[in-house]
Amino acid sequence: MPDVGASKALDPLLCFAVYSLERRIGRLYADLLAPWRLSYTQYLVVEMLGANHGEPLTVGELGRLLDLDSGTLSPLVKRLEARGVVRRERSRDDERVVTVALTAAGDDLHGELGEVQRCLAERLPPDRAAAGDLLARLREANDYLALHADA
Amino acid sequence: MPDVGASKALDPLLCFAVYSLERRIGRLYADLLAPWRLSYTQYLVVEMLGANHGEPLTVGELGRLLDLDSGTLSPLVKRLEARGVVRRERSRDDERVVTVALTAAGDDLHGELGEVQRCLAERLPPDRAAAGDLLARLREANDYLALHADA
DNA sequence: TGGTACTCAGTTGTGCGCAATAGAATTGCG
DNA sequence: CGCAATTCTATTGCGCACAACTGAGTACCA
Repeated sequence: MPDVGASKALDPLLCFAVYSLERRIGRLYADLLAPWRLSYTQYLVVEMLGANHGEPLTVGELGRLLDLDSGTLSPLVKRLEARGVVRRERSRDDERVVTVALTAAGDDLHGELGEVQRCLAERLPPDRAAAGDLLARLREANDYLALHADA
Repeated sequence: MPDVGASKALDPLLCFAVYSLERRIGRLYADLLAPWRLSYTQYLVVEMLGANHGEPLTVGELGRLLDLDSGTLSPLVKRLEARGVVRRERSRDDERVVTVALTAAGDDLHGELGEVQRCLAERLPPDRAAAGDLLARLREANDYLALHADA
């Protein structure tokens, strides 16, 4: 007979575990990224642009890829532009759209950031099977919530 | 033969999955807690105090329980105090310590928050085995980082 | 063509998270 | 006792995250 009470009590613990782990990983990335004075979110944007082979992405595309809204991305991209990492340009096809691309300096930066991934691998648990499992479960939960929970 | 390259590439995806899921859960909680105008972190503090059976907790104890520092907790607790949810008091034994306890209104609030857990269970994936697995793996990762990674 | 609905980026306001720092209280040690 | 080191909370400053809103630009359609 399943213990429904204890089973439901699992959910808050699960949420708290995700919350706690996210902050631990955030502190880890903050540490790894400190030499480049990048936040984790800024790093994600640079990686996304770098992975796009020099092609620009629009603010909206970045938002969909990272699940972030313009309230977060707009000032973040502006700060990256102010540092010369990124170039912002209004699209000529559609004046509403702003395209974002790495500058030459931004491309160099992206190259250097390969270092970060290696350092990350040294600091995370080495059990690849467990990591694969965890990733699969996280994506399950994420996909479930994307479909069922929020707007 | 293990594919080491792809294996290392797993780590950034894992981190991003944790990051994404945390924000999804955050939005879910924000939705559930909106009727009480509580943030998730405020909710955690109220739950911790409620679970303590009327006994106060110090700011430091709350910080250790939730892995939060005073820079986050001090203003948060003050906001809860301003709303009459919580009472702050300097310990007479040790004037450095501030104890935090639920007021009568805070205790009522804590009672009402049982609702939140039920609503949460309705919105999260119903597969309890997967949830148990995920929780165990998250804790493994969390414990590993607590020992190896940060200060 | 005129107007209405929609899309896109940006702004504002609030709260969290954390590093760095400050300052008061306590402890411990000579 | 006197003083240095430590502990504990609070403050400051910065960036992220998001809701709510604005305003410009575009699409659609009668």
